[in-house]
Amino acid sequence: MDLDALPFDVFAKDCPSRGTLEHVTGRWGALTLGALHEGSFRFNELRRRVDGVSEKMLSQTLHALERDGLVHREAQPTNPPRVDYTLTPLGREVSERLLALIQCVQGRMEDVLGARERYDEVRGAR
Amino acid sequence: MDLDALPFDVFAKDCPSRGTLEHVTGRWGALTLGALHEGSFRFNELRRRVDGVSEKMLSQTLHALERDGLVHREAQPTNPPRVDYTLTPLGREVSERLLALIQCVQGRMEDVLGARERYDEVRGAR
DNA sequence: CAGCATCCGCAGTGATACTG
DNA sequence: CAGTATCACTGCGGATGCTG
Repeated sequence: MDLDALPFDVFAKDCPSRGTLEHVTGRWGALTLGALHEGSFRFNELRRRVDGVSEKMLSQTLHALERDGLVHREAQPTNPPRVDYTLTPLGREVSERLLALIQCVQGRMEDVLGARERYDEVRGAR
Repeated sequence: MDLDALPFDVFAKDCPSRGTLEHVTGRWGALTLGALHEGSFRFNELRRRVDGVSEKMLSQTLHALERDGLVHREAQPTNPPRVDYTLTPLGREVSERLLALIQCVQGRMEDVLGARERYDEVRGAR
């Protein structure tokens, strides 16, 4: 497949797809999409699932993904408030590819760790 | 597939797979792996292909990917020096999934841009 | 050509406090 | 619960200069 034939080329520095790709692959974006692939979550459920994310970063990440049309936000005007986040159809398409990547990396961590040891051994450690 | 059954869980904040995932999906890591998927490149060829990357960041990115066993570095002691970068078999596995993701995002940019417009319209722009 | 060393500004990030 | 607001800090990443 010829990438250059597409209307958007991520390799060009001013292409808007770079921004979206960064939202998707960013540290918190990737984990958030990965979590939401398993179903619907509330804000604090997500916060617990994505271990280590701060309130602010999760909020920020969700806004970016919602704006890009990957995440759907459903707020119920109850008290206490309840907000559920789910993937949109587009988000599901993206997250499926993303999850394939994440699982590939996870599954090959043994090899990666082995490569690191060999690398660090040749060059005088660190 | 049950992620919790794997020895490495990227959702846990101290899992080493998070680091590798960030090397792979980071701004420059993703584009570098994407470029190398098309074949072998020399340093400055890569620099031109990955539009906007600085010398320092490319160098740093390549080192991280090499250490993780995803990229192979072949230096020839000629003058002028010639160094070729290629994907390792492991790197090719990862980059294939990564490229599927990149192409998915690229191909759906129209939808993303549309979603943004709708989002910005409802909320008083910016 | 293929890099490493150094400096440095500022945006991204996290901790904390506060609101509806 | 579901966020927003504020602030201090770090380290990403660009610019520059130099080496083999």
